[in-house]
Amino acid sequence: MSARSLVVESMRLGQFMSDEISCALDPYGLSIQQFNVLRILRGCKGTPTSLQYITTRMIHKTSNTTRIVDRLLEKNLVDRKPCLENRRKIEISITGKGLSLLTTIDPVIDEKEIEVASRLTNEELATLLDNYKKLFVTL
Amino acid sequence: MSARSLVVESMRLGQFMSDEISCALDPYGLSIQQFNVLRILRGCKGTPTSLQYITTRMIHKTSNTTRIVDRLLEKNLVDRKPCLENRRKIEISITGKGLSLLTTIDPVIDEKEIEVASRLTNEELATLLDNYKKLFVTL
DNA sequence: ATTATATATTTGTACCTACAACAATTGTAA
DNA sequence: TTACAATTGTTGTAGGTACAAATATATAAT
Repeated sequence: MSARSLVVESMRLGQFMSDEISCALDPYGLSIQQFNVLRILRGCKGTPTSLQYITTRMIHKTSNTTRIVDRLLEKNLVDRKPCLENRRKIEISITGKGLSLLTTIDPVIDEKEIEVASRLTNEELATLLDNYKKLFVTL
Repeated sequence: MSARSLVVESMRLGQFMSDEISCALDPYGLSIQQFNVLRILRGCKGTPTSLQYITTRMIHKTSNTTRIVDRLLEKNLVDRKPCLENRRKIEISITGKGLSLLTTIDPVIDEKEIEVASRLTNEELATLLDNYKKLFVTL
């Protein structure tokens, strides 16, 4: 009955979630992708990271990490130096300014995420995420 | 437990669905948004339609309909004339070429949508769409 | 009639995705 | 070593999203 609805409604929901987060990030001058990269870098706990690694962690796998990092550089939220062991590589790390910006933003995003999730019971939420997994199956 | 997962995974799923359709449209030289606009126009059954109306039907509400229609115009898939009764308006309609292109594409998209939906049982699908509705609630 | 307000579309800009071509470096095999 | 392939990142281009400002027309208020 609703095969078509599934595709369209999933796209709409993804858009809705993305809008919610974008909107919360607005006051901090970060796009959702820039925010995502910052969080990936924080997750690296000080260890400088290649562009390639960042790319594998992003939602949009074909996004252009070079240019997103460029914008974070302009704001001094990340650092960038050539890797000495492998000169093809570039080492990216989050700066103190980047870390403290994330610290400011964290509770805002957490609150937004909890607010959205609170529209479902815990059981509904678990079922939903379970169904997501089934849909992602690729051949 | 998984408030954060909900947001991220919903975005990932939306991206996945979007990729599936984009990929299926590739051989026909249409982007997913162009395809969407064509289907909206077909739904108007010959009645020419304003840009404003098209915009209200799109997934991305802030998208730039003028420019998407421009690309359909270049391919002669739609027609565009000033509205005589209200000269602020533009009347857009799908051409014969546009209609026959849609006829060609329809089964391909239908098949893709059914393929994706078949990963869930009918009951799971119904529950999923039901939960989507709950998440969309806005204040 | 003039002014103000609302409607409908266009244009501009910053940022993004998707994809392809390119350049530099490294690794491997003849 | 030279040639070839793989890896890593950069650049270019077409199409999109989001948002704001501009333009033109229509409607309402004074």
